[in-house]
Formats: sequence, structure tokens, C-alpha cells
Amino acid sequence: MIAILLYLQPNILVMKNLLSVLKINVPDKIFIKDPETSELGKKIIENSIYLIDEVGFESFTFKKLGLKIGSNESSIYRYFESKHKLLLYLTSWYWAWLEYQLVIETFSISDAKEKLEKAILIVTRTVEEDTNFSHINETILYKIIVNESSKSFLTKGVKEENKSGYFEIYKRLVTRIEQMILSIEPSYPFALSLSSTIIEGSLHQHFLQEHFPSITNCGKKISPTIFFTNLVSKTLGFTNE
Amino acid sequence: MIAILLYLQPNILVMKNLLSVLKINVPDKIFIKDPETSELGKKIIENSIYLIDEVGFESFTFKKLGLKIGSNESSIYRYFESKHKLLLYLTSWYWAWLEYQLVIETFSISDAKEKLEKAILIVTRTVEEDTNFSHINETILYKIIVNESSKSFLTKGVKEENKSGYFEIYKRLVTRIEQMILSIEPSYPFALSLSSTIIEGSLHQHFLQEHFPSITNCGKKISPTIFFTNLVSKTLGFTNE
DNA sequence: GCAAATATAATAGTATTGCTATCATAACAA
DNA sequence: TTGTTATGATAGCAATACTATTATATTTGC
Repeated sequence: MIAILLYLQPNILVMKNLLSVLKINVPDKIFIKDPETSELGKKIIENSIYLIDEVGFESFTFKKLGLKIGSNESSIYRYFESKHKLLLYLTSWYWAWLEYQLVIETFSISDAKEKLEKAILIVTRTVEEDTNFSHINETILYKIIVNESSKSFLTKGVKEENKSGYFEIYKRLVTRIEQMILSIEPSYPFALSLSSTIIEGSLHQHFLQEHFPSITNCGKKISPTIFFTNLVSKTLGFTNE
Repeated sequence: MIAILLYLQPNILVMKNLLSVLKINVPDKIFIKDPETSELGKKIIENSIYLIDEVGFESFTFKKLGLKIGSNESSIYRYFESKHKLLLYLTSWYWAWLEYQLVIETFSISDAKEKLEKAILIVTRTVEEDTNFSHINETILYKIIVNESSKSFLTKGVKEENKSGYFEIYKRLVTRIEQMILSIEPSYPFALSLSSTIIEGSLHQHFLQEHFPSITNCGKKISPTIFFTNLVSKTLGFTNE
């Protein structure tokens, strides 16, 4: 795979091609039956994204989803044991998708600072264009990540679910950016915290921009990318002009 | 009140005295009947904190709470129209309580940097000692803030609830710290985003410390306070030695 | 092409949730 | 003492979050 990546130009078309071959892998304990293996499964994923966006995760039910896709509640339960597991699936898929972008788009960058800046761009930018290579609408999924993803870990069951490996992809993403930080400033003692702050903090700034504009500078002129790029460059002591 | 504060030493004893006179004010549209005005009301607040901590917000119900306090479900509905409103009450109370501490403990500090550092300490530190001046156990409430407070705004109803003023205290806290940042560096263009990142980011680091220690540097030796103090001093270009 | 396996659909049922409504009683105040 | 207010007890209801069973398609292997 590394060999292939070296020859690829990182753009959406390439993503599309690459991902038509490579499958986004979600920890398989999250589902009962892999939704990627059937038409119904794909319809479940595709439309759960639309429905959660429409009504919010609290009001989302398998019954309503069944109605939307002309299928039965009980059939959906054959894929996911609960709506919480479905949310875990969607968030895992998103982080895996981001990780692919991170790897592809930073792979050929040799300059450590440039590499980190690119990484910050990737994890903080708004997903606006749907790459359209699959049944998953990434633009809408991104809205769900901003509004609902915290609920995937803010539960009484986190500890156990963490042990089951449900958050591995997310954690690997954090450590990837940690490594980029350390390659610039090996003695910086808070690389993990800075990395996790960039990722969660960016989602939070996107949320504020939408719902609490009075407590963020992010808006039309300033993006979370600009804010976090500045924050990181100042913190690690390099200029980004 | 300002006159009084000038003569006070900021410590827990003073807090206790001050708050026995001053009432923490929560936006009054949040409740149907003010729980501070009756014994039952106070029992509801006191024990909702314990129960939410025990079972998590999702499994928390008014029926269970009624059972715990030897009262009736229907009586609790006379105070709060839903458990969501109760969560809003608890989070608002917490932010108001923090704001008091912020005002009291930074009031007499004239040096801008010292003032900001004190403010960061106040909003990022773990609430470990219960001041015990009321029926509210702040230590347990703090755990709820870390684990559940995001759910108070990550809902389909945020926009409306924001219009109703339910988040005023929280927003005012963010702008207070924004002002402290600007008094050090008036040209820094991201003061609001930095402030909101400190507050939410600190809760997130506390959460990670507890549940995902592999993606944070915070733990026994490093606290969120140390991380954010360093982050802010580097970002604003002053040293904190 | 047919049987067997598998996937999906339809229906029913259950305990719990998130309430609302009504009526009774207790406490307290005018 | 009478009225007002607070609380308690009970009932009821539609929706949620499932589980279980049975029926009917669809696919697959031989």
C-alpha cells in the first residue's frame, strides 16, 4: 500500500479510487452483521445518517429508520444491537476515513512543520464536499460528528467499550498527530493532550460557530483551522508565515 | 457587593460565608418551581446529583429519584418539566458557582498575567473539596459536569434554549476569561475561541485522564491546569516561570 | 432445478420511559 | 375555620427499546 501511495496525488478523485478498493474498517464487535455486506446494510447506514441529522440522536429510533427505508425494525436489529452501537459504527467509520486522508495527504511531506500543518488542516476543516464514492454522505456525517459524536463515549459503558477496542481508530488518530508534534519538538511534554485538544476542540469550535457564535471567534473570516494552526505554532515556537 | 469583596480573603471559609448570604442564581425559566424554596426541592437537587453520578444521565429517571428520596414522581414534575431541564439546572448552577469563585479569587489581582493564570487555575482544577455550605456536593457535581454537561447543549433544542437564556452564565464565564486574555494581548484575534477551548478542553482532559489515559498527558504528574497554563502562556507570548 | 441455508418481513409481546391527569390528603396561612 | 398551597397516590397513555416467533423470500450449493 505504501508503494501505491507514493505515486498518488492527494485529491478527491484519488480518494475515490483508492477507497473503491480499500474498505474502511470498523472494529467488528460493533456490529452483529457487517452492514457493508448487503444492500439492506448499506441502506441502514446511508439513511441512519440522514435520519439522525434530521431528528437528532435522542429521537432517532430503529422503527423510524425502518419506515424510512421501507424495511422492518426487526431486520435492523440483525445488524446492530442498539442505536448506540450504530452511533459507534458511524463515528468509527468517520475517524477511519479521516485517518486515511491524514495518511495519504501527509505521506509525501518531508518537512515536519509543513506535515503537522497539513494534519491540522485535515482534522479541523469542515467536510463540505461529499466525495460520493459510496453510500455514505460525508458532509452530513460530519454534521453528526459535530453534534452527536461525544455521546458515543459519554456513557456509563465507556470503560468496557474501550476494553473491547471500540475507540482504537480514534486513539490511533490522536497518537499520529502526537508523533508529528514530537518530531518538531521532542521535548514538548504535552503532545498527547495538545493532539486530543486539537481534534475535540475543533469539533467544539464548529459547534459554537453554529449555535453559540458569541463565544467563538470562528465564523466567516476565521476558521477553526486558522485558530488551531496559530495555537499550535505559537505553542511549539515556530511561525506559520 | 464589590465593596464587600475587597475586604475578603479568597478561601473556602469565605466562600462558605459569602454563599450563605448570596444565592446562586439560575435562569428561572429552567424550573417550574424554584427548588431552593422548599425542603423537597433541595432534596431533589441534592439526590439527583448522587443518582446521576451512580447510574448515568441516560438511565436516570424521576421515578428512580422519587424512590431514592421517598417522594413521588409526580411531585418532582412540579419542579422540573423534564430530566433535561434538571440537567440544565445543575450545569447552570455549577457555572454560576465557578463564576463566583472566579470573581472573588481574581478580583484583587492587579497584574494581568497573574490574574489570567489564576482564572485558568480556577476553571481547570479538579473540584476535590466539598465546601459543604449547602445541600449540593460540588465534588460529585463536578463529576457530572465532566461526564454529562455536554449533553445539556448537544440537543436539537439548543437554538431555542439559547434564545431563552439558558446558557447565559456559561457564556458570561467565557467572555470574562476572554477579557483577561485581551487585557494581556489586545491584538490577539482568537480570545473567545481560546477561552472556550480552555473551559471545554479542560473538562475533556479530565475525562480522558479517567477513561482514555493513553491519549492525554494529564495524570498524576501533569494536570489540565499545567497543560493549559503552558498553552496559554506560549500562545500569548509570556513565560510562566 | 431443487433442497437447504440464509436473509428479511410481519406480527406480537414486554418492561420501561416520559410523561399527563385526577383526586385525596396534609400543612400552613389568612 | 376556611381556603390555599404542597405533596402523595393512583391511573393511564403513547412511545421506546427491545426479544421472540413464525412466515416468506432469496441465495447458494450440489
